[in-house]
Amino acid sequence: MHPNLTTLFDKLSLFSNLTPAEREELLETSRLQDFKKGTPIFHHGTPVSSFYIIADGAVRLYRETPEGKEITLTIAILGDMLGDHELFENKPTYQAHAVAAEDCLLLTYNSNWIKKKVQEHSSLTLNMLAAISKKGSRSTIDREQLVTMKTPQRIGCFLLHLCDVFNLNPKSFVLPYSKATIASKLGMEPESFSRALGKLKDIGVTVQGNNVSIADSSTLERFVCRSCSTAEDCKTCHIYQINR
Amino acid sequence: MHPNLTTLFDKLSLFSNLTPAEREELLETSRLQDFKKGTPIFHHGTPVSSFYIIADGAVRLYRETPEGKEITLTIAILGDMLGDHELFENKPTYQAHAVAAEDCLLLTYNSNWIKKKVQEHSSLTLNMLAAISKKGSRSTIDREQLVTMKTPQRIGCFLLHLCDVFNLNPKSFVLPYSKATIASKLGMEPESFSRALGKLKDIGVTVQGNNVSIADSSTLERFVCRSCSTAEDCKTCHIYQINR
DNA sequence: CGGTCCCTTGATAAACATCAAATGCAGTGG
DNA sequence: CCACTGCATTTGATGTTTATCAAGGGACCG
Repeated sequence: MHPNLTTLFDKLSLFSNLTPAEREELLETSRLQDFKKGTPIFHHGTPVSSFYIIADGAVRLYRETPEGKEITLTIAILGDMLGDHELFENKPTYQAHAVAAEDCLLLTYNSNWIKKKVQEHSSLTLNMLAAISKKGSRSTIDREQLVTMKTPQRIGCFLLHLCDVFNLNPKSFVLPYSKATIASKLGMEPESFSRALGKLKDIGVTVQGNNVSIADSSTLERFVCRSCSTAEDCKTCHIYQINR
Repeated sequence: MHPNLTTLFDKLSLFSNLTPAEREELLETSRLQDFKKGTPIFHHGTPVSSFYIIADGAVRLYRETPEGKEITLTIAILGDMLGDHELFENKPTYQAHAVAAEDCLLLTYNSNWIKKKVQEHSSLTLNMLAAISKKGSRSTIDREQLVTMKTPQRIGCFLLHLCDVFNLNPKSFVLPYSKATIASKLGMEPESFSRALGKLKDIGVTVQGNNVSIADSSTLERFVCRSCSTAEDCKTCHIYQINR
């Protein structure tokens, strides 16, 4: 049932370009852990002990305001890390709740051990810096989109991104998470999400249940990416691309 | 005019806990550069050459959407880095515009040189990871606040944060940037900023020109932090604090 | 004194949250 | 197979918030 660890390692950019010895050491120390959908992985405020890398499935990270409103920070997927902020900013406790949004498979490590390895191995150092920096860039973009994009555009961007990341056929694919989860990730209410989907019909996006069909990706891109300042460097966006 | 480099280094967490030799090497390679208010430091799309650390003043980072809307990513101040994302994510060009929001003093380094040093020196490795991770956490919080907080609350949070960072007396201080700049940083229009300041009068925040007076910080905190999921771990917020 | 820049104020419209209720759908047990 | 229940989603009605457009101060500077 568990995939071959070696194959898995090849897919993780965090572990790319390691020396055989480094790779071997990490392979030996890796433990795989299963989490069923809905299971908590750690809680906000709990002492930090483990560092995780997602091998399969998805994890939702969220926090709660004193007023009781729940806010989804991100949905982490294959290759994403959990517990990295806490580890490198020396936080004694987890800074968010983590719950399996789908059935999950997680690589787990002792926090302090992985921190030591990052210090020791210079290739791992740069991989980790790239990974953490990328995470930060992503949340900067998310923040920006809340300011510049309207609800239907944010959904459109999410859908295009989805196809890109999971290598789905835009003409017909299935939403990997519940609509409420997606709405929360996009910082909107489920009602607004539902209504915004309606507005996307004009752009050629049909949704029935969890089945999505994007008639023409570039039409959707034209609608979405015109309001995004990163369009030129976004690998999901093809129409404004200048680099590559 | 330029402050003593040694004194400056003591204030930079990125350079803390270095061995005397490492510190010496960095000191020798540091160059100080002046930028007058309004001067561009680098442009979005320009090839990456330098890595900067702010020694004094403030730098506004922003991007533009294809539609022509300008979006402020952040205002960087003492100790903050510029060009780090580009460096560690191997971007060939700068990912944003950087312009001096106030008269600035910047430590500058060759990008590739600093990257090599981070690889070589394990103390610098962890400092850099902490710094970049913190930056990411900050933008996650900014994103969250766009969702959970109303305009006056975001301004209140900004003001409290300001007092904390610059060690200002809440009873009476001067805004370090123009109102338009602050509005943009907070993701709102100048008009909304102006109106929201009015609403803060009820909470005891008086603004005349650039002079701000917060009658009672804890009253303002009660108004602001109840909508923030990080209040418990936020060093600016005292009323919900559990850690320390 | 006229001009520019920055900010404020006013009026209006769009977008979104909220509250409430209806619908649909999956699983359960009769 | 069918009613029944619980949960997720949709739809409707309404109010709040904020962007937008337009015009009005007020300070500073030539």
